[in-house]
Amino acid sequence: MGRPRTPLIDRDRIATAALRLVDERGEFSVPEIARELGVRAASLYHHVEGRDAIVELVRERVCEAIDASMFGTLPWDAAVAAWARSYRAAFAAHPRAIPLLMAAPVRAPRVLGQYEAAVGVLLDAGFALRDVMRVIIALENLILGSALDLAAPETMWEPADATATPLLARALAARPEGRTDAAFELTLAACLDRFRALLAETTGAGSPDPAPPGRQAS
Amino acid sequence: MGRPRTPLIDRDRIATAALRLVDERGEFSVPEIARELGVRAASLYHHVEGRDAIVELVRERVCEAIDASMFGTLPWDAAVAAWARSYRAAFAAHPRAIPLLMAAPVRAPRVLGQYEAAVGVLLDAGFALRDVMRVIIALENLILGSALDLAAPETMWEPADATATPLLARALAARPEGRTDAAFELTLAACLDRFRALLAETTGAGSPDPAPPGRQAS
DNA sequence: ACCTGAACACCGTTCAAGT
DNA sequence: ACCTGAACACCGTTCAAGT
Repeated sequence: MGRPRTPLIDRDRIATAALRLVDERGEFSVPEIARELGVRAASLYHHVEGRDAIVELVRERVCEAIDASMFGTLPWDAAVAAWARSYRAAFAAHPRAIPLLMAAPVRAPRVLGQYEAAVGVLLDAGFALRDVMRVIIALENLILGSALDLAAPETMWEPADATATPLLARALAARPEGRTDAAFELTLAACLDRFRALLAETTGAGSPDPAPPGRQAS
Repeated sequence: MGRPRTPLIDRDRIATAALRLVDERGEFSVPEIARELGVRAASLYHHVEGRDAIVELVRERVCEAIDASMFGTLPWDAAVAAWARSYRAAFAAHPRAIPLLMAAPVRAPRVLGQYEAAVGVLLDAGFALRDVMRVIIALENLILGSALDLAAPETMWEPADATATPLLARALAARPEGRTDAAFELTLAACLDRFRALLAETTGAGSPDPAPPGRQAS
């Protein structure tokens, strides 16, 4: 066949096909994507560096929906809360992507940029450098766990014999339908309280480090 | 070769080999396990039902270290806290197994049995059936997230170009070495406070459901 | 009952050959 | 530059053949 006059595929179409496969089946393979695009598997390697790069394209697609514009405009705690809600909504829209994305380290530049902004806001607010990742990771745990809980609970437990675990079976059956926002908000509020206390300790009680807080500290 | 006088392999040895591979490489394949055991891949299918069953063997191995004996002896909150600590320690010992196990639904009977005991304790304490899984899932998020954080942080972010995200790079570098126990304990305490408040609402304010709390409620 | 080799339908990836 | 077919080293799984 040789080179077509206009390229048959591009990174955008690859990302779209991969995300659709993940949404529908929970996973993707390179040949499956190729099939969806009417092309051979080998063709994809002219546009992406390999399977892992496609995972990062999926991550970028899912995370595109996260609004990070509040960093720098809202106070740190309101910004972090708004970011967490938007983050959660983005993942809740693609619950089957969560295990896929959690198993691979974040490399997508645009997503790393969001974490960069979050780190900046927390440093500016006065958090100690050593506490920043802990705060972010705590939020991430809440967000991803809650997104999984919200949209794909049945993927977490699968008793082959429900009679062996009757209480678990009843508890699973009794879970409210989709309304877990209240629980998320409660936990988020608890986390923010904890973060505020951590910040008060850092900025209030003098630290052994004489450098002032903020992102200019060396 | 035909049947050996005494079986060359068994489920126990398969589980051991699989867990060692996961600990060392982060994943396993059926042929790799077979190679470790000096046997052909096809032989494994005489002992396990397939790859997914091996994942469940790994889950059982990791979770064997979880102490669930406090259910039924300690008050619910102390029991849940002790369970969470033991659970976290078990996963922290095999951090690379966490993504593998989170991607597959829990089917291992012994592990399901632990959840069954936890559900029973919470119901006996007076929690509403509809709240029980939320409590357990919240704990699980805390436990697994914290275990990942404790033992495998470098697998979560991997900036190709650290200069593009200088603040993130500094925050990652500034994380304390292994001492995340204090953060875990703080979050666990916050969760327990929230659970106690939930319980007070349930048992204090009369519910529309006339049935008494506890596991006998239909 | 349990191990084996051969086979099947799949992977991810590379590469020379075509335009 | 971009698609292709062929090839490579791998998967997970099945199964008849052996003891």
